[in-house]
Amino acid sequence: MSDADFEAVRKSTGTALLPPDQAISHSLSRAIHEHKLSPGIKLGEDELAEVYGVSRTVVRTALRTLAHDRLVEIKRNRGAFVAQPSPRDAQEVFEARELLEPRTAREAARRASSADIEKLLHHVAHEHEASTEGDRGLALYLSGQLHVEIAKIAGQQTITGFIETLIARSSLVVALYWRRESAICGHHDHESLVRAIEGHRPEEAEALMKSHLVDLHSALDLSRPRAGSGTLKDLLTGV
Amino acid sequence: MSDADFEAVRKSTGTALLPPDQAISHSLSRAIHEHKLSPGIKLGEDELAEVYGVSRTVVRTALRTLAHDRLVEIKRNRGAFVAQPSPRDAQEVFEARELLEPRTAREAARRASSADIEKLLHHVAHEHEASTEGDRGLALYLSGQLHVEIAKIAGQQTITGFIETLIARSSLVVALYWRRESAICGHHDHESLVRAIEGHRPEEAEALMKSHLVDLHSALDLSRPRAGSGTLKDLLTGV
DNA sequence: CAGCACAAAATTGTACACAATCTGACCCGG
DNA sequence: CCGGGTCAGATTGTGTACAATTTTGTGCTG
Repeated sequence: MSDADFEAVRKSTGTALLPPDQAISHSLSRAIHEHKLSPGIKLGEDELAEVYGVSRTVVRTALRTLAHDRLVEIKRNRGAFVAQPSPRDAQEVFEARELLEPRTAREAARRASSADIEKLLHHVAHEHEASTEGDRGLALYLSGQLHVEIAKIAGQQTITGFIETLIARSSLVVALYWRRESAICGHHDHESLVRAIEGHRPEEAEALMKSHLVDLHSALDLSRPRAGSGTLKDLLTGV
Repeated sequence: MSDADFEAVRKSTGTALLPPDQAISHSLSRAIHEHKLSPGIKLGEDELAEVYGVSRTVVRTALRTLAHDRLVEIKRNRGAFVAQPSPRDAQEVFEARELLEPRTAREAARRASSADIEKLLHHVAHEHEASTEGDRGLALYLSGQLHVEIAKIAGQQTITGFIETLIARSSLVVALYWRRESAICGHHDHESLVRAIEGHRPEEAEALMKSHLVDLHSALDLSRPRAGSGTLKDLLTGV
């Protein structure tokens, strides 16, 4: 009966089948992952409402969702801003990843099905492709998502959820504290890691993940707190 | 000028000085901790709006917050319900706790200041008092909060956040899968744990935390999935 | 010209109203 | 007697209007 109308609604909504507020939070989240939105940028409600063609109500719930994941910071009566993790936050995020992810990689290597492996290989290929084509944003996004995929394979949904938020925050950390411009994220690391999972070698996967994270961590420069707390500094330091 | 009105509003809101939606989510969260709200109960928006004396708008944001912490489940166009973790969820929650908390306890034992220890001792005393007075709800709440306090002392805010959500979910797990009615949570365990922290014995604190969690975990009966998915079963099983 | 006070604009917070959707009961035909 | 369909009631989803707060701009005063 109402299937036709339903279809029409789905098309008009745009992204289809998922609630509008989730569509928006995903869109913003991805934009942050891709470094299209820099830390500190203000996310005005009216502005976003117009962009996405919905009312402020929906935008607000999306912003609250992102705030809960620490991707944006909501200051009462002042608005929502893309979060600026402090050096300490950055440190903690990577410490937490170093605690959770190696174990996850090990478990993934134990449990990975052929379908899982297929997906990982495809993912790495896609990532490599994006990188060589110069789509830095997409490459960054996929680089993070690989870690999420591995966590999913390990089968612990709860911990996977934690890792997802850590990876999201990591993209902010990278935006603020990354030292060298080139060599975004060792493709070689990812490749050998996936290969260890493919070969069902848990110990190796765990070790590779650990060293991979330590490498990333050591590539950060946490000495200079580019994220003060106000907007002044950002403008003065030139972003 | 409007200070008088402001004060009136603050008093009517009850908890004062924190945003109304947070006050509500905290209130609901605590009610869940204290097992005053059982898993599966429907949290109607109009109902809550009237109870707290605010509009549905505010209630909705509070419910979204709780949903993000997996304390309530929001079913689209159907409403918000206190979550019913599946046996698998329960398993995962405790596995995650066994991974995170022992390490946290060790770090807490290393870093605890005298003020921290003071607070822990006071906390344990309060917990014991509530327990002997028969205030099961308060005892449950404090029992969980002790774990949070220990995590805070360890100084890793990010991981503390994870633990907070895990503890909240644990209270739901306990409500659904707890086997024996008596012996809520070994006070002896908590006491010796705090003493190990007080004496700055990291290894012992870690071991005690680990065994404490294993004990709790083993006191669950995950065989019978009391949490189907619908409201039917609940009514039939009587709750 | 600097500093402060006040006022206007812009933005967020909350309440309310309407639209969309789900639930349950009732009715009717098989 | 049972199953399907339709309609009414209730509940959630979204848009909009208004209130509160912050910010910015202006003008006065020392």
